Amino acid sequence: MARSDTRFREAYNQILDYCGTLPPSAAMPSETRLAELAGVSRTIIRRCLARMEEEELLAWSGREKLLLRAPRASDRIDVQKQAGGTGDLEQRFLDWVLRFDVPAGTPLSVAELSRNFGVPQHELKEFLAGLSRFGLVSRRPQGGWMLLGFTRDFAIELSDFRCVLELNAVARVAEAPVDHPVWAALAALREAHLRLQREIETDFHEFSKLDERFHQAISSVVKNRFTAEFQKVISLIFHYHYMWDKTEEKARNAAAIGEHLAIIDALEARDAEAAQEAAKRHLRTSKTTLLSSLRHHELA
Amino acid sequence: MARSDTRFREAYNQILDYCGTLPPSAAMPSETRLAELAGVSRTIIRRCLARMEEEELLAWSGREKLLLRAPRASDRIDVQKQAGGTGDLEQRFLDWVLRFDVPAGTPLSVAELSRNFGVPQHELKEFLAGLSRFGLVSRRPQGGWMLLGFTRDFAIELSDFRCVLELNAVARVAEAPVDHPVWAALAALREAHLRLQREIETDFHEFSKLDERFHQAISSVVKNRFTAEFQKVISLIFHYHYMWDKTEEKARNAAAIGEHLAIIDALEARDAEAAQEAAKRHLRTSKTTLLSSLRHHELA
DNA sequence: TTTATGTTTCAAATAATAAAAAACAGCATG
DNA sequence: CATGCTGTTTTTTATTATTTGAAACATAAA
Repeated sequence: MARSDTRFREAYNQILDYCGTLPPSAAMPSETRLAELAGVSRTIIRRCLARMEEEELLAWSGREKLLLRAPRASDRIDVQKQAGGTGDLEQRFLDWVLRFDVPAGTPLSVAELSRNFGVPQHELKEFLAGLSRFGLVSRRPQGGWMLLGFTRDFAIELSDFRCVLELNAVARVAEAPVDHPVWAALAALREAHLRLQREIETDFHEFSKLDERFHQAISSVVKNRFTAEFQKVISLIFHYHYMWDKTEEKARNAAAIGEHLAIIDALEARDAEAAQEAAKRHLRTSKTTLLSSLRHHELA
Repeated sequence: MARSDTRFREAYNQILDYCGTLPPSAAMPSETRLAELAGVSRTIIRRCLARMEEEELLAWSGREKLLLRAPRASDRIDVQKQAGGTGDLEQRFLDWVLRFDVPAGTPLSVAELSRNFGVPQHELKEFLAGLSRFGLVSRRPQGGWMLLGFTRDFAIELSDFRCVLELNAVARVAEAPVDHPVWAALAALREAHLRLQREIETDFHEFSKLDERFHQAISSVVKNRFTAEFQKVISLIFHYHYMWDKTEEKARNAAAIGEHLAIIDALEARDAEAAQEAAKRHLRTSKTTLLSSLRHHELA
């Protein structure tokens, strides 16, 4: 069979709700009007009206549409929207890859993923096609897909690319006008960093979240559709790896806090040169951390 | 009906070719072995063998597979691979968009594109899903797709992003070792530029190709899967716009040749600083050209 | 002349299906 | 008895067919 009639069901209930607001035995507006109200095509509206006539809610003849009685709750048709949700598929997919440390070269079965994520197959295919643009997956010659990341090369290229994007972002921040919201964000981040620095002995694992917030704030200054997509993926990957590599986590995080503060200092002093240097230092550290976390995983 | 049996047909011919190399009435290798040879699953091999038996090419019983006679050309089955080719869909699609100046906001019908490009619908869907990652198209709320580029914002963001990537590439070139192939390429490009500079009065429209070659050479130094994808799209777009904006084309191209030569000079002198400056100047010019070409198109 | 409805056409979403791949199990042969 | 091969079954993927929904067109009422 064919596509689901969810659209019809939702529209029907919506129309019923609208009828509830009308006085009894009122004339209903035109099909075009109703279609606009429900944000749906006239075809659907006509199906709704037909059903209302069947249910004896409506006397319909030509352009005479008289409401016979107020709709009851029992008149509604239930629309079971399938769980899982197709919205944050990207998040969930990367989460799965990173959390279970799915190795590079793993064949990805669309059918299996479709079951696990509760998403129709064709959506998964489109999704994978999108990821292949980022070089995360690729089509196999004998059909199907295969996971490419996380090799060492991948991590290096990802870090380098991130570096290019972020150094640019830092440069943009340095030349942002005083009333730009980024300055407020940076001031707040400075406080948060200082607070965490004081409590580093106990709360050091809080850093991962702070790191994400920090880089997010810097990147948000660059309004660019091309970078935006990448930032999502990049931040997710670094976020996870920060959380997992437990070797000397406390010392690492303490050092990173210092590096962040150095960047903020330089930016607030509008010293673009110093900010670049500080950012470079921090990104170099990040890259090393990412690579070493990969090594540990490989040994495990 | 279902998928094409191209895979079977190609494998069959391949097996026939292989049989040609065997002595007459030889025993054929195991199914697994043949499957490896043809790069195909055992299921296909068994279909091939079954057909060969039907054609009285083979006496097949259990694991006894005796070749009865050498295969002739007439035994092959022809495999008509549909024209059009799904390979350079990206090239053809962008070509279409740019050549016919398809305006931003145009609804894209998968069915129609599928017919025009001679590519199955589902492939087009995957393709569009990939492009949406670059912000070139997006899904419409009521279903279907819509073209986003070419607005002014798009051109600005594209130029800025290109600038970030290329400045990085220039920096990488400046620190490349002396035996890196890029130096030979640059030397050749210098000659080509000088030659065109001499013949600028007549051959100025040759510049577009040269420009593409130049940026390609610079970018190729950065080995990064993330940038590689973008470069393809970016270069195509700039390439076309260069070709179309006919206003003062000769003067513009002459100036660009000078800018290119300045970049090559600075690079060959290993002066990273000067190279950055020269590149910045050139990219600024490019951006202006792209924007003005858009304005002209809008007026037209 | 405008606006609404009746009718038709076309495209997009999704189920169904044939083809291919992979997994499984039993058997023969050294 | 263990290895490798074939017969069979199960999954999975690529592709078509079908159905719902959107939109274009035509016609009639106000």
